[in-house]
Amino acid sequence: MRMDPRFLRTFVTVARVESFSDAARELGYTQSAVSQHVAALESDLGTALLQRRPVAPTEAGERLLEHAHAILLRLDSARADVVRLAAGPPGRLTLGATPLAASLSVPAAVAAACAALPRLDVTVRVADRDTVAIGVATGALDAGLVDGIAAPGDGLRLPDTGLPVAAFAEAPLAVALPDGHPLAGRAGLRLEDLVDARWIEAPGVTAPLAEIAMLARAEGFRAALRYEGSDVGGLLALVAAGHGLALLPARVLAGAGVALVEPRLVHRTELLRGSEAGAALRL
Amino acid sequence: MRMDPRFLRTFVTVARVESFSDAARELGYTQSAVSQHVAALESDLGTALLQRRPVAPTEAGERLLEHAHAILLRLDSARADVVRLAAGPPGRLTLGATPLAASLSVPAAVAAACAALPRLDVTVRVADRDTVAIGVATGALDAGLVDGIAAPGDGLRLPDTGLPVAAFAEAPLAVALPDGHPLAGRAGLRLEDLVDARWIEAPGVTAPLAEIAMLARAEGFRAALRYEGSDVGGLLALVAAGHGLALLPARVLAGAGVALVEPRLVHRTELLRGSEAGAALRL
DNA sequence: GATCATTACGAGCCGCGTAATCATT
DNA sequence: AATGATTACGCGGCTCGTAATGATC
Repeated sequence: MRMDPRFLRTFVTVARVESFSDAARELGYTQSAVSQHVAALESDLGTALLQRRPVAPTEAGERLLEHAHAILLRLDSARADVVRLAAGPPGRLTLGATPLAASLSVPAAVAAACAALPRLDVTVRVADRDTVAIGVATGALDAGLVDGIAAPGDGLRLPDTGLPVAAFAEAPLAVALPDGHPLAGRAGLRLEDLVDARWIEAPGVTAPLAEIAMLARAEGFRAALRYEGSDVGGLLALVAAGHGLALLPARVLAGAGVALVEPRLVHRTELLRGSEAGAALRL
Repeated sequence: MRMDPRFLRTFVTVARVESFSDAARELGYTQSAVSQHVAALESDLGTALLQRRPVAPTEAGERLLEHAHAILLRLDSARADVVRLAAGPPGRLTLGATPLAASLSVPAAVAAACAALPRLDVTVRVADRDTVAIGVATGALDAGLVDGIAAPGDGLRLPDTGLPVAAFAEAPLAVALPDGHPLAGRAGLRLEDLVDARWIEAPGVTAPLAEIAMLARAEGFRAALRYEGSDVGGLLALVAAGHGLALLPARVLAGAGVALVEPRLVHRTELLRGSEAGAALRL
């Protein structure tokens, strides 16, 4: 046997929807076919991958799931990459961007693109980081601008698609504080002085606290509040109202925040180029 | 069509050996089958992937090659990962190691393993970094100890196999200098002071100069001599004879080298755990 | 007993080999 | 001419759907 990607796709779907029947409907197969796909994988690998009733991955299944996701993504990425190269530059440019990248970097990037290719029809689509990366990889987007927090010179942790990281910008970070906060007005802050502070978890805008904690090699960051929006304004309003702090690029705080001096972390923006048209973008 | 992994494997092989006939022999197919595999991929993707006579990848083919290598590796890795989990702990432990890891870390690691599992039959196999990583991923090795140069806290750049990096050690680096070198005896050195020095390129022992230059964000490192051995002794002899410098973990220089203070780079050792038996290893 | 997964089995497609054809050196 | 890639074509195996069986709530 050979771990046919179709079987892997079926397996992943079954694990996601936790039902053979629903997976069959979603994929346009019969229950029987789905059952045979899973059985083929299990007999090939010599292990049970799923428990039935309720449907749940076994330990081996969990392992395979991770690999299967990566494999299927890379397979889609390969197809998109090659057909894009063959198709040549498209007339329209669909650009994906994370929210902060959209407000900080997209305007300049689009201006550069329009200057380089005057007759270019541009669409900007905002989504979270992985969605943008996957979109660029699979061809739904021609390019992507994603941002995140990283050590200076380090790349962002993105799903492995083999995409070239073509350009990037690094900018200083600052802590957003409410007016009258005891630390406001300081010249610079160290993150460790703020482990016991109230933070706002806003994964749609800035990096999750767990990721920041890992980068800072610190522990104990607690979220006082979770903000699921993806706009900076809403988050800043919560900070101003004293509900907690947030770590953001200094630029969006317009001088109102206090610079982060330790650990050395930066706000990093990366350009993921899918099609050649993405080359017209500059940061 | 569906980019069958068998087709990808055939395509990769054809590109490598630059011949349909030879690839057919190697894979146990007929020429015809190989031709059909490539034709299937090309018709599926709508592009030529190979030029014939001489056989060479097109631009699109080059792209697909990169993806295909990653996909096939991950596929093997997935299979090995799952069957290993199902097989349970093996009686023998085959450990792969890069040369420096073998001399610096393997003894202690094996001692720990033997202490934990008294009746363990251990084999150590030395190879370069990618070979070890691929060996662990595909199940040829139960665990691997690989070393390299990185910024503190950064992981090594390894092929993407989804393997967990289970443990690691970081140790200071030093520059190996011949006796009587003008800089010998200094307390510490900065790499930029040495860009114009004569370096020894020894990819089998330490990181290639190009990688070091990238990490240091410097340019102009020139290799005065290329050493293709994989033993430290030979390299040190060349350094002592004044043929050039080398960047090595301070420990192997036994105090004879001069510590590297800028940029902040460390010698990093990572443990790649394949089977559960690898868990017995400690650094 | 209803829902859901598995097994049995037949139909159709697809990939492989044989062999003939075409192309290049 | 000889080597090497492609095309023609038929066999065999694989995968899917239908339908019956089995299991679980």
